[in-house]
Amino acid sequence: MSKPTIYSIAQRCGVSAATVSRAFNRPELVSEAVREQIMAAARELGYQPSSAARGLVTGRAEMVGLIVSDITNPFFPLLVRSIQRTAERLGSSVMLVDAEESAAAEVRHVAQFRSRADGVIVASPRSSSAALREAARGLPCVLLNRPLRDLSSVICDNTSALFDAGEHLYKHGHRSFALLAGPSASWAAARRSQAIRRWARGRGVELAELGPFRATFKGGRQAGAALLGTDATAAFAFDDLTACGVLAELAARGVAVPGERSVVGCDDVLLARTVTPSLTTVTAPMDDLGATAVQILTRQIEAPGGAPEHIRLPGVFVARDSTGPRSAS
Amino acid sequence: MSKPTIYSIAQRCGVSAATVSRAFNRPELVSEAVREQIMAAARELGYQPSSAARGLVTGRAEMVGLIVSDITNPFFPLLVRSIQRTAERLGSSVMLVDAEESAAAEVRHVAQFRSRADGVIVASPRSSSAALREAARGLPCVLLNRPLRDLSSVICDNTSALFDAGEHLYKHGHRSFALLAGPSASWAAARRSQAIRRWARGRGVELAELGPFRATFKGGRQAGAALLGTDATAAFAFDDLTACGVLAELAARGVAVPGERSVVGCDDVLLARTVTPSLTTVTAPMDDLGATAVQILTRQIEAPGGAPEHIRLPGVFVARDSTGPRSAS
DNA sequence: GGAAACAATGAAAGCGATTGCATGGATTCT
DNA sequence: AGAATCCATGCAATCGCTTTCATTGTTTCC
Repeated sequence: MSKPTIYSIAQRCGVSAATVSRAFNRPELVSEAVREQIMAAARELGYQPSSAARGLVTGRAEMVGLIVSDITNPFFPLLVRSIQRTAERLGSSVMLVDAEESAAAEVRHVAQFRSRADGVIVASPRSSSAALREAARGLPCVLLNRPLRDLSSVICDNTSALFDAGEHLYKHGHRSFALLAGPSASWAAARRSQAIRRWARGRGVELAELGPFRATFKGGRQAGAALLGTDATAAFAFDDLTACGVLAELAARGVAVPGERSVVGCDDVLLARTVTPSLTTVTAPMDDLGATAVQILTRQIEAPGGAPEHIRLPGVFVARDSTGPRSAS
Repeated sequence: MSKPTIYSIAQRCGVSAATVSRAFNRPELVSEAVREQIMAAARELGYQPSSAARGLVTGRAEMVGLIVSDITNPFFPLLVRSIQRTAERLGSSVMLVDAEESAAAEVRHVAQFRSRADGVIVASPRSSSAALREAARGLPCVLLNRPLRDLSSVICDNTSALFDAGEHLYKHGHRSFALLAGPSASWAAARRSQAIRRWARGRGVELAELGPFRATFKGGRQAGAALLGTDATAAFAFDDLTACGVLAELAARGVAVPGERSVVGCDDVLLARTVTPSLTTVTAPMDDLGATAVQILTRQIEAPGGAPEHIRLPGVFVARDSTGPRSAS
């Protein structure tokens, strides 16, 4: 007894394959009696429609590709979950690939998705804009955390939240700051640095720029060491992971946080809450980011050639224990 | 100009579609001149073979399903990466789904994979053995961290590493221990508890059993609070995330680690290294776990009906800063 | 009561690839 | 030189499903 097909079911029920197909896809076109008979037979045989066959004729794979720049970055898990949940609700599955920070892998995978998925979401792309544009030509595509004129995008904008962070520190008496910049290939890093620079200039406070550092725990420790070379009493880390590295480095050197230095992270990943002291940071609206990306992509798939959409979701500042009054130095 | 197919290419090159197909799959059967002409045309047209069409005739989807119990658990990222890497090397893609700790979702997804993937890996399943067995009937399937006689499995065995952990604590003078048990639906949790119990009995030391606690940071904080209700000087947490919760709770209450209490985690996820003090824990061989699972699955796909394989990979104990000499109390 | 409308179903054409079999030309062997 | 091989290629069937169009039997309406 090989794999059940619509034919096995048709035969068993004494109807044609077309009727079986309709029973599943347009049940209102099939008489109730027959429909139920078919359903029963299907259940009994453990029938599952072959997605390959269906995909071949409908031209839809019911699948969205998801490329993340680095699955080990704690930024992604929640995003993945949200994307997956939304996709499932909209009737699609998600194929995940980890580009492991390689721009080449990114564009290669986009190309591969062309024949396996209906569209693709690229989260925190590392590739050049030109490469992305080219790779996605003719394939519904949504970029996450990277705006690009001719491709849809949804980005998390932390500008105003970082202003809030600055003000929070300023109120605590800090006047000398450090900016621990993130990787130069990351749009988010550039954007955040810019926001902080702007705030510092507007506020008229001192800002030491350090980095760029890798967006890893190690990178954070280096950043922490660099921070100690300045007289900044408060530091903006690129993200929470980096911030944790900073915290670890400071702890290792016996520097009290927030007693001697204040540190703020960004993204509010799990880490931010588990570390001690818990991180003052900027919460990214993960659920919204993922859900929005999928919705846009779905729209794009259903009506190809539409104008690209650009969504901007703000992060929100949240004060925790890694920031506090400036020490009397 | 619609999507390129082997026919567009065939026409363009003045050959038959069969030749084009062969040029890709059995290049040695096609004369060099023709082959190169075909490849050039394919590149020019941006041809990507339709995986649906191919899958339909070959019966292979070149795809493995991966179900994780909770993508937000830091245990998974590295595992996912390793699985994906190995799968890609073996010519398959990975379809990830997050069961969000729901047993029902797990079996539902296994069923769905039957028609979309060649096989499925279920990581840390929460479903009952019977449900899993039934859902996977006739579908190549490998279980991760859950043994089951008639399904292949690869598990991480921490028994001996936990013994080492016990000895390490014992040597530091600890005589009274606490076991902070993990979720009861988790096989790993049961297994670890058992190992620790056995060690404690063998050593003749006192062991307070607390829990079960959820495998989350919150669950860990509760565990930490519970721990303070005992006079144990050293605690085994179910995993690193729980251990971090414990650390946080102790820190919040001003209890020094390892000064007053020692804590050991399990799995050695990113968290373990970023937290302060860094966690003494048991390193799971993530890469091996993932790679082995994929290899077994591949074997199973290629030769269905083979005997299930069972692989056991040991974790290794690693001492860091969350454990130390027993305080003079 | 016959035409028109409708509801339920079947027959058959594809979707885009793979692959067994057939074919014809070039090479090799005796 | 003729038979036997071999190589490169084409033909056509097939995978399992969806969907258009045709067909049949039933209602509905004037």
